[in-house]
Amino acid sequence: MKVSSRGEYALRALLVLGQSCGEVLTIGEIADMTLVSCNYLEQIMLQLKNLGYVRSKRGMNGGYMLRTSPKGICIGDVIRNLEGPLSPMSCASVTAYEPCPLEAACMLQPLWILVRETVARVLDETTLDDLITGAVVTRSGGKIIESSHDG
Amino acid sequence: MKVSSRGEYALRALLVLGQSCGEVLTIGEIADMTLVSCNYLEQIMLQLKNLGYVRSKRGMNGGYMLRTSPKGICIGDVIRNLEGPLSPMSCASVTAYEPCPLEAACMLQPLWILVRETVARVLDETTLDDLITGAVVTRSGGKIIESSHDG
DNA sequence: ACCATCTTGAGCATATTGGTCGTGATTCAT
DNA sequence: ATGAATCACGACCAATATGCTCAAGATGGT
Repeated sequence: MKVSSRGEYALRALLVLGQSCGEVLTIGEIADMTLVSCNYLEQIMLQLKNLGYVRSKRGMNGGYMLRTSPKGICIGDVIRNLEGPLSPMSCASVTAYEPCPLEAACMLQPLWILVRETVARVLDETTLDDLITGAVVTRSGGKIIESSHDG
Repeated sequence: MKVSSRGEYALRALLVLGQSCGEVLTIGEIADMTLVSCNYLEQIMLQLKNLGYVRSKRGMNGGYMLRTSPKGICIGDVIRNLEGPLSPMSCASVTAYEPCPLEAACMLQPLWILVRETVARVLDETTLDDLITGAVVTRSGGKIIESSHDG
């Protein structure tokens, strides 16, 4: 149930851009702030550009800036675009559905659908702006603690 | 955010054992019912045995059986044992916490904690018996449909 | 012209995934 | 006792994904 480093790095980059409200940041500056290698970050920024999240400006005084307001950037979409479907199993995916060979006899599909629904609900209700303003509220209040159980 | 085939296969095996209430099933029978290759399934069954979910009996008329009742098998635990922490990022993991280099400045941790909390809630509240009896209830009623958004 | 900067594609080491296969070790039926 | 059935265990392997590095090109400002 992991998010890859690429997805994490992309979100970090979007966050620093979102916090710099419209300012242009170079790869080097973003790399410093996100603690991601410049070379690797280049790839990620390119992808974010192609996905329409950022604009770039070449040449002197160039760099990257957010294309839209942080309120308009849905975290669920960012993760889908960078990491693929949210569904833990393709038999429960909206965007990449594939039938499972067990078909009707499969007792797991409802579980995977439920997981996908709940994850999607959380991530789709969160915008970049929510992350910046700290509007993400956990049940534990941000502590890493098993409420009764956990992982 | 994937579950690997190994985890899916393990759950399938537990399901067929759970449905055979105490009967001993050979690897071959389980393989047939789960559509998993016999050789690969061996590895998985061995792991399930070492984890305490199943018992095995060698020799003629041997095979596998569930060690405990399906009601006592928590899906969250099964997945943790087979796939590692539920948390999408180690900075939010209860069972395998590792600090992120951004530390306090990281605006993503609350999100990852929230995701982990919600996934853990779903998986820890579900038992093998729930899967067998069809007690898993999705908001969409089992349809793969974007409620407003999804993945 | 020149330099800062993004752009692009190649390449690469490592880990993970998803297996196969062969050889034992047990146990039961006969 | 013997042999067949069955699990146990470890070696091995191919394909893919991950997480990068690097070099060379394109572009724009001064």
